[in-house]
Amino acid sequence: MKDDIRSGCPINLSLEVFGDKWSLLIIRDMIFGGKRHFRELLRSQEGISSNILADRLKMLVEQGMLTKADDPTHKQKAIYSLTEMTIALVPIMAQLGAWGRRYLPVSEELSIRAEQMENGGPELWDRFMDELRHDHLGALLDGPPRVRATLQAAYEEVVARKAREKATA
Amino acid sequence: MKDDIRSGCPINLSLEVFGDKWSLLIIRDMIFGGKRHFRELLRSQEGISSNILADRLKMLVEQGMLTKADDPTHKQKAIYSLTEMTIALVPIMAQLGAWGRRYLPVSEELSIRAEQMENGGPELWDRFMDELRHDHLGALLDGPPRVRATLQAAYEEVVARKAREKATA
DNA sequence: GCAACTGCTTTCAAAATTAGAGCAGTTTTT
DNA sequence: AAAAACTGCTCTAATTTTGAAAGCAGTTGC
Repeated sequence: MKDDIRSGCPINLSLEVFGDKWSLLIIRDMIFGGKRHFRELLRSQEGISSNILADRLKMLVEQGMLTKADDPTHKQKAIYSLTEMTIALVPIMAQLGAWGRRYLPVSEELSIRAEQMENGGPELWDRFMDELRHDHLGALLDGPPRVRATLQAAYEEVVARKAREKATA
Repeated sequence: MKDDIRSGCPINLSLEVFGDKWSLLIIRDMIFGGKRHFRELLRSQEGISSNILADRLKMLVEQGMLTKADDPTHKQKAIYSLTEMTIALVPIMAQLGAWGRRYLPVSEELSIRAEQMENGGPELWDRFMDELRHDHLGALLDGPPRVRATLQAAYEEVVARKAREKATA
């Protein structure tokens, strides 16, 4: 695609890596949704097309944001993993979520994770990053993991409650 | 352009507001470069086209990220101002800069500001945000401002040093 | 043996981006 | 007072990117 760098400004360079409409959503789904396979990532809330997903995954791998490996359980499956670079985006994701929650018309169920990340603060982010290092880089983990599981449970609770409310409405 | 929201996820909504290749650079130039006029913003490091700049400014104003007013000193000049929403991006800018500095091939002179923001930490960010509220929203300021002036001075010092180094090389 | 699933690729239309010239005025310089 | 420079854009036309949908060569599970 394009390799020409527009400027050496750190903000610009960051945007050149993930400053499009999809890259950060893919990374979000990997971080918060635990998605590792192409077809899982294809089922995003926002409905990414398969050609765009393929293209972005390729670029993210080229840029060192992800790695790709064969899935030992299935000859056709590929597993995508986060790298340290992408795990380091967790605080930015948290702040982005907090900002969106404050200023934009977010939906309750899709923002509960952001709320928990905001409440948990840097301490939670660090634990979460360690957990991701464990899951994606094979790093050792001291202490129980399951930050993601907790976030996921909070999300599902909201969805369940909303379903109940709808049923009684 | 497009008003259709892809999802109520806070990260997605944030990206729909400034997740393109230019919006955040315009905001960066206003925050860190003190730029307020169209033609100032046109002279970005990255060389934005005038039609794109016009389009983005219009969208940012529509979304409440900027306001536009007549410049009393010149009948043809418009002044763009940050809003609280955009000033609240300062911590995200700082983190984005820190991330880029850590993982991407930044240039020294264009990353000195990011370095200072990183060293200054949240306390500096808060002072900077107050200063921006003063300059853009007319808020009162207690204590001396000039975070931006300090960042700018650091930048110019690097540029000057590099010019000297080049001269003696 | 067959349906469902795998990670993509292909096709073609639509939308966004780009460089550059230009414009109707305003202000500054000479 | 005339000329030059500057104001915030707009217009045009070529190029690039995006998008929806269908399809494909396998692999796997039943």
